[in-house]
Amino acid sequence: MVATSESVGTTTVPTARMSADARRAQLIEIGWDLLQERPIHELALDEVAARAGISRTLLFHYFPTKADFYVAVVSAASDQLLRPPRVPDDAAPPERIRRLVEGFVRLVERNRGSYTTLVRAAGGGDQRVVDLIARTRDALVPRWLDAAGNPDVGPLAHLVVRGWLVGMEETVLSWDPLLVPREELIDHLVASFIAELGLANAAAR
Amino acid sequence: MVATSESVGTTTVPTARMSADARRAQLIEIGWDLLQERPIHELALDEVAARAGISRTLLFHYFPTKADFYVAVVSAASDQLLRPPRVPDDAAPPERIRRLVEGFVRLVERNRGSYTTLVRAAGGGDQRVVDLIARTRDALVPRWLDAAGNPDVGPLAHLVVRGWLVGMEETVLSWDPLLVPREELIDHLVASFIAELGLANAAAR
DNA sequence: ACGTTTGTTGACAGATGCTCAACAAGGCAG
DNA sequence: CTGCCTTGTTGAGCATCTGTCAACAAACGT
Repeated sequence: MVATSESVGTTTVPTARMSADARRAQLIEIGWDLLQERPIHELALDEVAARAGISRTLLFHYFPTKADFYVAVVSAASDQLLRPPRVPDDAAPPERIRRLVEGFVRLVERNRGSYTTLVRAAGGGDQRVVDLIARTRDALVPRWLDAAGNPDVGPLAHLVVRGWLVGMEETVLSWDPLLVPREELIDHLVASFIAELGLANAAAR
Repeated sequence: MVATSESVGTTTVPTARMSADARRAQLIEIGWDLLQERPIHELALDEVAARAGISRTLLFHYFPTKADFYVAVVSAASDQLLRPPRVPDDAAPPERIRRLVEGFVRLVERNRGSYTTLVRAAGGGDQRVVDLIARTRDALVPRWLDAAGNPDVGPLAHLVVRGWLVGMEETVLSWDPLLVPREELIDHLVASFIAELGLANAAAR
């Protein structure tokens, strides 16, 4: 059976010869779409191949192993989603923190599904994915410290900010706008971060 | 080949007829041991059966599906590990909070491996496991609020405490005792919780 | 001693990750 | 235009693992 143009699932795919880069990109996008519906261990590569209109063999040609494919997909999504927030201008520290908080809340509001998919991936999947998320979080810490007008401040502050970021993530992800007004949430997060950092610095004497 | 007494791996297993309960308990314990070495999708039920000295079929007799087995294992571990901390006595709120924090730090110190296994399970695995961990966390919130002398206080406080708990978990798990003294960590966590709760209550007017 | 319950197993079916050797489409030299 | 050569692409097959089925055998009651 000669491969013809076929519309499978969401994506309409002319099954013709494609450049390697285009194929990779297409497969990664399909993978990302499917990963938002179900976790990786419930996703058969058969289905990815079918949606792309290619054979499973070709998928293995681009990604030697299922784990490799998984890492590539999560990595691409992470690049796009956790793109470092541009620390805005040179306003006063409280305002800069507020901007960061607002940025994150907006991010979650717009991509709640994608974001939860990503953090879910952080837990269960490949070790490389765990490391990826861990590195991303580590990279975030100095950015927030900087926005607070606090260049490096010792190990406790690092530790504490890291924990606070994870806590904020959890808070925003389980936030129900019907129960807590958006503004109230943001106000609290800003005040919380400043208080937390104040405590950490006081403890460091 | 008649099943005889055989010592496989860690557990010495007389492969004889066992009571259903004993078998279940044995299999769950073996599963937990193995889960601490590698994530669920890298664990073949063959190996569990082999360690128990039984056939894979028998395992399926007790747990209809691999996911069921997984849930049973994680659930048992969770019961044992996340056993609700006994809120000690009727000391003043700050002291009670301190006790809770110390309890958690001690828990992580003694079972770091097990605990990370558990939270890793919270992310990647079965939906039932995710729900289990979520419920456990939810159940923790009122306990901490209570210890702080704050009976219910509205949605924001709940949300904030939930996020704070997750943040604390992250903080303690990535804590390096060589960089931050134990006492300093605990002092900060106690002060942080109190400050956080104060902010949330102030916001609720 | 016989039968019923139930712990236990080997053999098989279906799905899925992964390999291998070969085909075919496009570009480039002669 | 012809023929080669790179490379995107595939079908068939292998190994592993989950889950099923029918039957065996050890305890226990009658």
